[in-house]
Amino acid sequence: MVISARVHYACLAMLELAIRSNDGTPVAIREITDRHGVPGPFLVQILRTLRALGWVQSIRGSQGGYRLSVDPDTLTLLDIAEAVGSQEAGCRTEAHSTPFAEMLQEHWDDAAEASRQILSQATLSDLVEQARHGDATMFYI
Amino acid sequence: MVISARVHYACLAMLELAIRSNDGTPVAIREITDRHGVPGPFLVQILRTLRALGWVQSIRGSQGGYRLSVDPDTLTLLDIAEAVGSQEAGCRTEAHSTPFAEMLQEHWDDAAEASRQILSQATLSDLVEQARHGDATMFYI
DNA sequence: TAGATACTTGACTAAAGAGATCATATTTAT
DNA sequence: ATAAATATGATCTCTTTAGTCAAGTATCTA
Repeated sequence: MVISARVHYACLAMLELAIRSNDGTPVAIREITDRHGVPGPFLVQILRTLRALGWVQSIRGSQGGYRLSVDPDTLTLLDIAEAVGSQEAGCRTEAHSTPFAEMLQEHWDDAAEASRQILSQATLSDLVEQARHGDATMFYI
Repeated sequence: MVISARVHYACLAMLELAIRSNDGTPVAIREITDRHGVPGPFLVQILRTLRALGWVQSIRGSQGGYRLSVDPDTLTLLDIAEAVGSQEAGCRTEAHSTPFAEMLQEHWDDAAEASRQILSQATLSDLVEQARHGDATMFYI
């Protein structure tokens, strides 16, 4: 599980939308880029992906912006990372498939799974809650 | 923890050397590339790194090759991965350091740590043992 | 209805890293 | 001597990632 800037930005955007999903007004891209320093055009790309997934909704025109269109309880960091991240191509290699290689592969898979397990435990709601309480530590020991 | 071909090859080589550390004759690069399909010149590069770490010893000249020069009980997959892998640069990003960002970063770190934890439990000896018994499953549940 | 605001789309570029190769030099057993 | 190996440093190509740009479309507000 490699966390690229893309994934990081996507999560920031989703968090920003989640924490402001109560007030009815949509959040403009500009607000997100201003607050988090994410390059604007890049964020546009990412939001496009998120919209295709049905996780955000866009409102065009003046006073437009984006709105969360998914239950923040049901979405985890893992979901976001896997959706906008790279295709997990599995390192391109020329090697044969020997017993050694397969044995190693199992360990690589186990390690990756452990990461996924951690990320699958943090929902958007959890993070919003965590942020609201300004409590950055003491979380999922 | 991203497992590149480089890391995979390094582990294959170390395993090969470990499993043959009993017979006194060194193992030639050629033998490893033949058995595992690892590109020769690339493996040379990797073995250079491993030698610099003091984990393997090289014997030049005819009948030369490589020999393990470390206790296979003390070396884990994590050690190898961190030694020959990329510099864990942490995704290059333009973003500010906001509370959100820091919160996320903790989760990324937790996920990475979980991977490392898994890989730190498999020593070279364990893998050699596993390979000798042809037992690819049932390992560190 | 004009203008400002904001999203839409698709193509594009630059830089970094990964994977792999090569030529040449050096060492050593036989 | 010669064949068999490793040593070294440079280089190369391809893919991915990060980020950009321009032209277009929709919508609110005055």
